Amino acid sequence: MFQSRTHTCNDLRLSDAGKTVTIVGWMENVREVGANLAFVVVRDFYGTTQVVVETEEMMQIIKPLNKESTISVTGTVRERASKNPKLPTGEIEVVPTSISVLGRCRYNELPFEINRSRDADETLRLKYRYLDLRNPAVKNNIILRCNVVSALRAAMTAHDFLEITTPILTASSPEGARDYLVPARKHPGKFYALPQAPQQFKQLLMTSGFDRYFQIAPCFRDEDARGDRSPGEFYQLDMEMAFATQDDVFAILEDVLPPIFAKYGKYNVASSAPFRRIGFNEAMETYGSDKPDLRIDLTVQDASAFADCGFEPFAGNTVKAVVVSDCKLARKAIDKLLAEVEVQAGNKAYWVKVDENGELAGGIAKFLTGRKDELTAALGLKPGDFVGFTAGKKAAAQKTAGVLRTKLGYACEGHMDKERYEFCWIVDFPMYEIGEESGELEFCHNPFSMPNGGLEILEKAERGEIDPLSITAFQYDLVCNGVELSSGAVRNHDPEIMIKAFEMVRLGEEDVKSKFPAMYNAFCYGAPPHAGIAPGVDRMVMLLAGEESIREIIPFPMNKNAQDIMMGAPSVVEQKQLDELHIAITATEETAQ
RNA sequence: GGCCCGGUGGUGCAGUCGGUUAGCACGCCAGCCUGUCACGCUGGAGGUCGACGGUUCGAGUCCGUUCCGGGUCGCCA
Repeated sequence: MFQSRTHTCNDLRLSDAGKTVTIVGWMENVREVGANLAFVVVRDFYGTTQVVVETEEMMQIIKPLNKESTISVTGTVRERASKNPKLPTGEIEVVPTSISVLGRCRYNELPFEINRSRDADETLRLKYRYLDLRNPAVKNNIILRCNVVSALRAAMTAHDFLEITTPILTASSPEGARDYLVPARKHPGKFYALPQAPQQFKQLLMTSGFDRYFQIAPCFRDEDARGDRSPGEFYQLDMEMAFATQDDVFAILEDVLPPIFAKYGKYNVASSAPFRRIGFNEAMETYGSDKPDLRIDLTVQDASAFADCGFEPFAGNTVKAVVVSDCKLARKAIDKLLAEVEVQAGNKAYWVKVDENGELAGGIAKFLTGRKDELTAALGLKPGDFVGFTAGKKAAAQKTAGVLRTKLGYACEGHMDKERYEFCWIVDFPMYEIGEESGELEFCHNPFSMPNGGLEILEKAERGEIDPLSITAFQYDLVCNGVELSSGAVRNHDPEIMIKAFEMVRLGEEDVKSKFPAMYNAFCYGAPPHAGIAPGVDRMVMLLAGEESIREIIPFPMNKNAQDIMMGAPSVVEQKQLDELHIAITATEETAQ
């Protein structure tokens, strides 16, 4: 057995001088400065402490060791002859009387240097994640995650929410993302599915009489990754409240989140309650997005009046404009920005500038100069303004303008205060939409959401008195700095309304019953009105850490292709295992194309 | 699946118009150095330039194919 430490590597100060101590940790660095003088930096979870080697005996122990070996050092704390004010322990050093090797690092060259692991190739980092995590800069994001999760638990518990775990092995759900399936050994040919979210379970808990539920819930979706979307699995702060309205849900998160963002965020300014509420249509109209970044003061304006200006891409289309005052962007930067917009939105953007004399210049100026006064009045243009245009069908023009707005906000000075967290609620989502493929009415989001207006509004639509597309749902998104943190809804707890809602999309009672049997049956035994939401924990931590990639805040992330390079998952399994499960492989990665 | 970017000693990068022995920083090894802390100095080892094919007297560089990685769109009720 090794001797337990008396202090961590972040404990010792000048006041400890003279004490006999034992510290343990990784040998981070050795600086040899003489025949019998070397400085050894020992690092543990808490910090680093310098050990000074002054004798031949100690030198002989240190000399053959590779960096990153773990050692135990017992010795005396001494005031340093030359102090280092940059380190918390910089005033002292430990003079060893004994050094023992706890775990030898067998390699003198590592896959990457620990303190520069963030620069290394990501595949390499993930393969050696345990080394990557030794880097304090990497490790600190995981610590942040722990603190945030802990704070969320404490806050939810303080609001009388009970943390209840729900099954990981459950039934495949017919809607939504692709499921991860798990073969059922005792039931050949049948499968469990990993939950995409505990959605139905939490609603069932409400019908059981649990008043306030939450869970830091693992969710599994077999969809392709993004920078802000981990493949496979992620965590949500899943919550649900019985006898609750949209306002009740908003009030909880408006109380829970701002203090946590203010305390743990990279920026310590967070909007306070109540958060701004923006209708879905208004968001699309004003920001060209249902997840607007409110740190940017730019808005999207309609310029469809200029569709007939003679510029071919405008003809017959909706035209949107984003005006930037005092735009200092050079021609080259404008071209680059517009090219990025095209890549991201899949749609071109155009521009003009207003010169110091108020004349239009550059870009598509020649098509608009004839109607300069009209344009100036319509968009409120001033000398020095930059105007970005997008055109297309209404939704495409809006969406492209939204991308343009965000890029301009980031690129142009003075239109964005990055150092803060701006929350908003997006409310009044449409209940239905016309499906792009089917051309028929479909659910826009969640079929479990309560339509605003209840049974009555659905019946009106059925009788043709109103356009079903005008029906909104009590469905809401929580958005922070342009990131969709969460979706939630007041649920449809009334079997009658549920059936009617399904009938609108050519489904009926039998479909509801077969697709969601437990929930439908439960609602037939007296269900409370209930509402909930599920903010993504990973995205929240990402915002707080100021990271661009979600993998930076997950302890052991998979790569873009949903592989765990370190553990070798997914992997082939033994034939015996397959036989037990009655599974035959019909294609492999090599044969399936 | 589409599009964009990338792949060069252990790590991160440079490599001009196709032309000598592929360069730099860090790391590694050896030697020197008694107060370093991004230690310093001297020397050294380490590369089939992702793979295959082509053009050429000559390819890291040009062309084609392919593999791998990242981003993005599709997808994510």
